[in-house]
Amino acid sequence: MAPMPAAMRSTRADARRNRERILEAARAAFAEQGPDAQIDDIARRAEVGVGTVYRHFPTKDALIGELIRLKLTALRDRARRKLAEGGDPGEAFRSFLREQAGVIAKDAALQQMLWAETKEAMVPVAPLYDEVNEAVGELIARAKEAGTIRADLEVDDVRTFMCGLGAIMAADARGVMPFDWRRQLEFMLDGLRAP
Amino acid sequence: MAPMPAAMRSTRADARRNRERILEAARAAFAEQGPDAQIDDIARRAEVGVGTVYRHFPTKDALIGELIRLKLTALRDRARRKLAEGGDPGEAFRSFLREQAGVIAKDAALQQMLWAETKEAMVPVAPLYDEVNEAVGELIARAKEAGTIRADLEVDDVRTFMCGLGAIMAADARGVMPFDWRRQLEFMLDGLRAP
Amino acid sequence: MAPMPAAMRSTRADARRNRERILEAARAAFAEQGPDAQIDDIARRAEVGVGTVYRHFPTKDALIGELIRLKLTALRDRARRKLAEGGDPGEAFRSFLREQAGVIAKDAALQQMLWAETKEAMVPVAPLYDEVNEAVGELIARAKEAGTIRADLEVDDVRTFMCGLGAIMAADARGVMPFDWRRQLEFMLDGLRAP
Amino acid sequence: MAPMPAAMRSTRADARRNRERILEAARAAFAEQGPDAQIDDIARRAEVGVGTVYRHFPTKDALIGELIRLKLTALRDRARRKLAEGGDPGEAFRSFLREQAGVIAKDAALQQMLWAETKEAMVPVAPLYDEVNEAVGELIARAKEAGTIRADLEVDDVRTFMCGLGAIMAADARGVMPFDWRRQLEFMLDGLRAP
DNA sequence: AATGAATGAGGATTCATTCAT
DNA sequence: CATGAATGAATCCTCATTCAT
Repeated sequence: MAPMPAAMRSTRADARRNRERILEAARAAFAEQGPDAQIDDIARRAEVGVGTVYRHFPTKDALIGELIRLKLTALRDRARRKLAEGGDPGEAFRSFLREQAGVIAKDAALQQMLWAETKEAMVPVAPLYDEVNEAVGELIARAKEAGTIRADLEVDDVRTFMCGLGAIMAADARGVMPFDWRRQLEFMLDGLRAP
Repeated sequence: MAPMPAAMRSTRADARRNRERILEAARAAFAEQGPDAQIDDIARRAEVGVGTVYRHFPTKDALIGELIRLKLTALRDRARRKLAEGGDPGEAFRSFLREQAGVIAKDAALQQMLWAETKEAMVPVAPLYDEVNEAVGELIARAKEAGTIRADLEVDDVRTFMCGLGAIMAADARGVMPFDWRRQLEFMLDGLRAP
Repeated sequence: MAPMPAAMRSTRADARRNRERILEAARAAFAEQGPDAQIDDIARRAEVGVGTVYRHFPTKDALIGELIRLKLTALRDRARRKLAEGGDPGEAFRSFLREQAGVIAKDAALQQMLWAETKEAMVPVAPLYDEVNEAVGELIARAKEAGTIRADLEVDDVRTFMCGLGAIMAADARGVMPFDWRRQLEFMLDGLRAP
Repeated sequence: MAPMPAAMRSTRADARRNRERILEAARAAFAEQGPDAQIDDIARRAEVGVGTVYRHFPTKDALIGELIRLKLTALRDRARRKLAEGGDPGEAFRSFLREQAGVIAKDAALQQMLWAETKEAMVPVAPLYDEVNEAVGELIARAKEAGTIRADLEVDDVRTFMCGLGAIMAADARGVMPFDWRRQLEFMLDGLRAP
């Protein structure tokens, strides 16, 4: 006796699935071709018409923005999870960075686009960013207290490092040169140890 | 029968000067607007017609390639100079990195374009790259011998790091976020110290 | 065996109400945005899905056509009413024009679309047009007989004038410039007086 | 001994000729298809690439604007000429309108686009408009003094009328209906006579 | 050699119309 | 019947590259 809702749900399920496919296709396209990936190509990969892409994301920038938003959300959640888990603070911080790096590596190009954007493009995700900073800041604070990382480390330094690491991964993924980001990460972690 | 050569010579001098202006304009344009800088804009900055740009560099990629070539040449020469100067090996390595970073910072966008290119774009500068590697490799080898940097460091690690550092500088220059690459560099140098 | 018809009847009532809402929404949309008004917008205004609009009117042109048909029908009826009312023929003609103008003014954009269409778009409303012409022609004929309007006036002249007046109203409505169509109408009526 | 200037002049002559061709093509295209005429079509008619159209006119609106500007300039000049010629003021006013109408008739669609634009599109031609108003206003003032046109006529009324007449011409040109704008003009002129 | 006008393929976006639910 | 998601042809505009002068 509730056919309407059922119909709606099924229609929306289709749409939702399309949305996912578009996001996935976009992720792949941007990963392969960088920020210049074309909407037409994304549509083709997602096996939908261009119009469908535009129905879900009014602009190419909006699409990119959503991908970034998802990334940041995952990042924030990972940091919070680490905080909740407790354990050795230094290890929590380090494993957070390692895990996070592993995730970024999957589509570094996107990560890089985060920094390629203009200041304005950041506005919509600013609040999310604050949350990320808060969580990561807490991870750092605890590690500092425990005396396992250098006292002068700040949240911004981590962010800065991730920016560089993303570029390294992207270059590696593009096959320009064989870059080993894991080594790079370990060098840095060594540099961040308390003296 | 002498005026002709004179004319030619002067013409060539003009051409050479144009070439320099174009390269300088391109450097500036890419630094400001990234890889999407337009040839028309570069021509305007150089106060030259587009045609002239194309006379000197058959393609946009060729122009970028030349800029990269110049960068790499400077890099190689700096490394060689450090080698020739002698002095404390660990300090030579570190000051080389610091100086090199300072230079890159001036037009990080270009540096970044180095890694944004495809594998093919690297072919023409490959031999130059080998020379860079050789010189930097020697700097590293000496520092290792002196026991002032970690034994597992390799040339590729330095290259990798510079790639990341360039991205950081570029993002900072673009004003997306305030990144402090100097801190980043010092963290890394600490990480590279012998344990 | 009665519920079925009842359901159908109610469905039809719903459909009829939808039809009205769509027509009204279309009228408003075209009035505000001219012929470029979008079907999606019309559907939104009518609080109906696009599909419903298309169920009632197979094409955008068909929708426009129906709006025009309604306008013409009203026009014809107004002319006939004036004829039936009798009274001073000159006054009948003049008040007909004034009333008609007042009505047009409400959605001049639509009126204008009447003339923006191609010859083919006129075909379906051609018979209606003949009826309009007949009624207006009779109004003119009577006024001529009474000697209160110039003898060389023809039905087409009135139609032509209304076309111009519609454009004036539309421009005024769009706010491009403050046009006073009432003055224009009176000037013309003066020009149509018998010498 | 001035080959350079000659070369420049000839190049510019080519460019100027292209500009003219584009304007002419645009005039024709807009006349036939209204404001929806496509830039690609205009380029094809002018036998140039799209890029050339955009080199001369950065936007479709800019192209339309230039066409309007040319029209208005001609209009202003015609009014001024009439003023300079002197003669019977009433006749000067009437012949001005008749001549102006004759010119408009050649591409009424363009004239109509003048009124289809938004308020903003008018900004660049506003000063020109003032000049037109001034000249036409003077024509009217003189005719009023001579007592050959009605005392309550204002510049805006003429403008308003021309708007309507343009629409009539455009509809006629499009072949929707056979409209006789000359008759319409004479009716109006009769209406504008002093009582 | 230099110039800058011309070219046109390519890319983002829109919107009338169709169709699965 | 209604819904609104999906479609893709159409359209504006950009920019690397060519070419006449």
